[in-house]
Amino acid sequence: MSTAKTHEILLREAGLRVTRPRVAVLDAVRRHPHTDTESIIAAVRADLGEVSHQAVYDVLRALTTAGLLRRIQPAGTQARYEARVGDNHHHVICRSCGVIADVDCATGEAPCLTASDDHGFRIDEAEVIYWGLCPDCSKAP
Amino acid sequence: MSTAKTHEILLREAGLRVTRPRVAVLDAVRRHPHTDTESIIAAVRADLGEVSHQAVYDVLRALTTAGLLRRIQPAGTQARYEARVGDNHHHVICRSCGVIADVDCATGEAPCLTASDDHGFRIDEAEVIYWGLCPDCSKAP
DNA sequence: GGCCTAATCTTGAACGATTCCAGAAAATCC
DNA sequence: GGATTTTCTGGAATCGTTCAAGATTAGGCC
Repeated sequence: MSTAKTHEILLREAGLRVTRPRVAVLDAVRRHPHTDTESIIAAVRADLGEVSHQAVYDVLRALTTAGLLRRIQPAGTQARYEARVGDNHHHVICRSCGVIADVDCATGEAPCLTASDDHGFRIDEAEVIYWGLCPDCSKAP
Repeated sequence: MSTAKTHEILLREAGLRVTRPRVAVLDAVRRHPHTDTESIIAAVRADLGEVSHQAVYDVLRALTTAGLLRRIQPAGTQARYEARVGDNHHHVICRSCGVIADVDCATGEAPCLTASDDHGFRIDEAEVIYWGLCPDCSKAP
């Protein structure tokens, strides 16, 4: 089955209409994890020709709301998206060059959801970001 | 000793010049943890009269760089600042109203710095954000 | 106390990611 | 195939933050 078909099925299962921009965005994010909106727009345009930036913003929001994409936005950076959802993994980010890598959750199964003192909050997600230097940047400062 | 004196000493120890805007910003953040820049500007102006927003932005950056303040910027929100630094505590944030509460680090002393697989990164900070609903908002949705 | 120099503040404009709006186009249901 | 509702286009607007140039001030020294 072609990946386009796979994406179409994913969209339908999420109750979303299937449009060319949506398939293209889904494809772009799956092929380039942790990319920012601008790069996604470029990838979609390379695929389909002219597409408005607004369409891409709308699609990204729709797919994120539907749970097909996850939006991550580390402090001081623009929004980035990834297609790996539902496993509550975390991220390491290089302070110097900004690369992002995935990190599996350290605490086993349904993990980090317990704070030492939750202040009465009903917590539904624990987001962990490890900050540091990637191998390349820590070699050449 | 007056708190103004305390702030002056903190600034000097950090190698920073003591100016009225700086003392006022430090005071505002210590009295209102997790406040955004706009509120800090308002607090400083209530204290000193007219102060340019640019001065506050500069001061916040200087104090953050010097380690007197910590900047936090949860996904999709503007920057916020707190004066509790150096203990690597974390935050719970309400998805509905945006309140932020402090959470001590769950893992004891020098804690969360170990990722399950660090991909060769030299990690210096682990930032944890618990997302959920605060007591008030989970009562009245 | 007064002077010098670098750091800091004022003023006003610029920037960039994101959102808002109104109308045109197209996907799904019947 | 047509109606209906969602989605996309095009363009302008918003808002937190930053840039730039000149005026002011803090801190060290005589």
